[in-house]
Amino acid sequence: MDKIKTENTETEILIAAKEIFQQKGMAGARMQEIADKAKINKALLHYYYRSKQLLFEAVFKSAFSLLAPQLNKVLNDDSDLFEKIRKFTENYVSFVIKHPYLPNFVIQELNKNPEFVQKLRSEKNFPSIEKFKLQVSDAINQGIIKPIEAEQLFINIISLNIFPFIGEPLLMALVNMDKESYNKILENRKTEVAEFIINSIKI
Amino acid sequence: MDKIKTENTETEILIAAKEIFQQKGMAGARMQEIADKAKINKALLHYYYRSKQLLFEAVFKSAFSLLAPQLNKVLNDDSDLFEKIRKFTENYVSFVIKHPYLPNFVIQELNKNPEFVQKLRSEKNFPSIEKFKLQVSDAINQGIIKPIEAEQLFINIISLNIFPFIGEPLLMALVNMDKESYNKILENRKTEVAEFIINSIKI
DNA sequence: ATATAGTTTAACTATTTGGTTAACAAAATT
DNA sequence: AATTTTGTTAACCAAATAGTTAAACTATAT
Repeated sequence: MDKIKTENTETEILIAAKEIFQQKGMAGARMQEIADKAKINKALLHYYYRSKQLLFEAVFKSAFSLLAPQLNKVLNDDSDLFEKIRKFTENYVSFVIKHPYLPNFVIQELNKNPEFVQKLRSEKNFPSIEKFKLQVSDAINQGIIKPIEAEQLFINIISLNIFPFIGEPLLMALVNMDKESYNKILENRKTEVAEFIINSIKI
Repeated sequence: MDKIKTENTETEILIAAKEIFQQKGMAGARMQEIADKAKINKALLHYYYRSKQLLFEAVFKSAFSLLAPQLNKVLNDDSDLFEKIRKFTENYVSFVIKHPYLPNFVIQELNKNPEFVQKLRSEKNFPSIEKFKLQVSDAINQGIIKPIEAEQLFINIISLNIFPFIGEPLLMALVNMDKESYNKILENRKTEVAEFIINSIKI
């Protein structure tokens, strides 16, 4: 079957490219290495994706389309503010275990190529903070939480959840732990981080 | 004067290499570009630093030796716990303005090369968390702060301070702000972050 | 069976890139 | 002043790398 075969190869390439690009970045990745990992001839990469740049963009968009729903769990979910902070924090660890290099990859490539943001912004499902802002100001008005800018709270939530993974090699060294102990720390954060945040803002 | 001329060239190379490596990473940097920026012949790079790898290591160590004292402001400073959280948070923003690419560079290259940590650990001035751990358990025993693992608190402090810079392109897009507004947010964090942390842990 | 359209590969090309060499220039040493 | 040492450059080299081509192969439709 033509269709299936094509889709398989195309998907195999994307899977292989994801792994290589996410571990080594655009500059560090080699087309040959991607071809090897996908077990195909290098020319096929170009047959399906034309160039390294286009293959990279396919990988990048695919990566972001996995990350966006995670972020939307904080920004565009109907549940109660405290509840969603708890849920997001718990979920995020599992998400990163499934896609260890993904958040770092997205952030890193955005740093090297900030104009890339434009391409993402225009796409559907790009997270919007508006709903979250309303929810925060509601909670403040109702006297549930102390006054805080929604943006600051959002940045805090994201920072506390994402950075421990991105900074893992550095943090592991600083707290003087091996991988195993550090993983326990991360595991504890599933609940610790949410309580840390809620403690800070609740009245 | 031989000595002065040599030191100038060597320093010029290091300055140029810092800029290029920190913006483009090890894989993305080009020796020719470094030479151009330092306004010298490419062969001189090899004359002074032998190889790209060694030049990179010189830059990396130099970068880390700037970052380490910052981290030590949290870990090995004599002042009161709340006081040092406030001071660190305020200082850190100024530090990053002076060295915008530095923290991201260090973290990024550690991620691509985790065994690099060993090289740093053995060096003098590598921050140690021991003193901070004592300080935290003292504060807990004295009923000043709620029980919390020192490692978790440390990770929180670092995350809240470093991530908003590393994730800047992503966060800017998510909170839907331009550079100017986002800078104001960062400026506010000089005090906001410390209060956020202290609010969470104080009794 | 055979033409057709899509898929895959081996071999090749052009360019980039880290690194070297040999000659030259400038200081330092004698 | 002559010689040695150090600093600098232009030209070069070999390996790596993204991308191309043309031919072979495969499956399907006619």
